Amino acid sequence: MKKNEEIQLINADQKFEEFLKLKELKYTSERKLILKAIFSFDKHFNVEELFEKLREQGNHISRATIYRAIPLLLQSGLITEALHCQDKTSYENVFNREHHDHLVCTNCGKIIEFYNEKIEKLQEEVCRQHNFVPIEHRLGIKGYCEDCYKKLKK
Amino acid sequence: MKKNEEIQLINADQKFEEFLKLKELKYTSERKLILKAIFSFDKHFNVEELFEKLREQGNHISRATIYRAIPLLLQSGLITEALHCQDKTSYENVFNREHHDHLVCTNCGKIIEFYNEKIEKLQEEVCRQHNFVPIEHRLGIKGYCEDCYKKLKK
DNA sequence: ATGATATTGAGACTTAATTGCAATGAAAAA
DNA sequence: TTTTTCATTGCAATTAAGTCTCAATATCAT
Ligand SMILES: [Mn+2]
Ligand SMILES: [Mn+2]
Ligand SMILES: [Zn+2]
Ligand SMILES: [Zn+2]
Repeated sequence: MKKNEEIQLINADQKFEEFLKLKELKYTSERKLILKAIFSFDKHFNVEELFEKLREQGNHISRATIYRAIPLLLQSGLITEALHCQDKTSYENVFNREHHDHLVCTNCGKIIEFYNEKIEKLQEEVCRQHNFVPIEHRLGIKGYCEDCYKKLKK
Repeated sequence: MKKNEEIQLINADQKFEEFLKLKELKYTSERKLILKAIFSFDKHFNVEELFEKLREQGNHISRATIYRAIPLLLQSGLITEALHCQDKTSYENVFNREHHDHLVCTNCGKIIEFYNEKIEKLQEEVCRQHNFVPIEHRLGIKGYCEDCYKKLKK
């Protein structure tokens, strides 16, 4: 694990601990290990991958425990649910990462991240107009990336 | 069924038939009835609701047949997959309906549709900036509807 | 250390969705 | 019209993600 990743993990660990304390829940060794495993992924993961990763790291933590930890990690804001790929729900480590939305190339699968302040503000406005209290949102634009579009035009 | 709904159904029927012919598939009575049932929903539906609706209309069509019809209806552009609410996948009749995005209440499941021209334009701008050619997009905002927020505040 | 209670693992369970198969039906060919 | 072909259907078995039960265990405030 790289140095800065390690620091990130320590910070995330703290955040999770605080969250759990607030909820009067316990920060067990299993939950610690799950968080650590999440940080060893680049970004995206699903429950099965997490289970496997934990086993690789020598920790046998049951699927039930992982499934029970997910809602807590979501609530604490450490991870978010990512786009449903096929059947399995996948998640994204978003600790200390800025919010962003996605352009997804339907041809090559390339993902371009973007952030547009104006779009974000307008979403808030829409919510106000409908007396709706937003928790989170997801904007995904499917299409062709530059390279693929050039190729397909031929 | 109202007059204009009926006309819509006839047009959708034609579109589906053309699609199936192109794919060298058969437009069976079951598929006709499924399409008709979809038009008797306001907009959104899931497979279970569709199954029930068909039964109400006196037609016993197996779940397997419905599940097998869904990909065809998606490919033909008559329906789109909506946001996963809870566990079941839900769909939306989009034939001859204007594009719109969604506010989804995570508490009661209520769906509010909205359309914001500025957001749409800004998305186009984002795509241009990245030399990305958009095909379709989906914007979903999860949160609490007015009623649920009031209830939960107590 | 003690005690209240949150948590865990294992496997049973639930349920959305898929699939195999024999019977049926649509539609093109004769 | 009749024949022929093969897509389609219903049913039930199957798969697999996710949830739940419960006895044993771990955490943490006191
Ligand atoms: Mn955004
Ligand atoms: Mn839109
Ligand atoms: Zn591409
Ligand atoms: Zn609500």
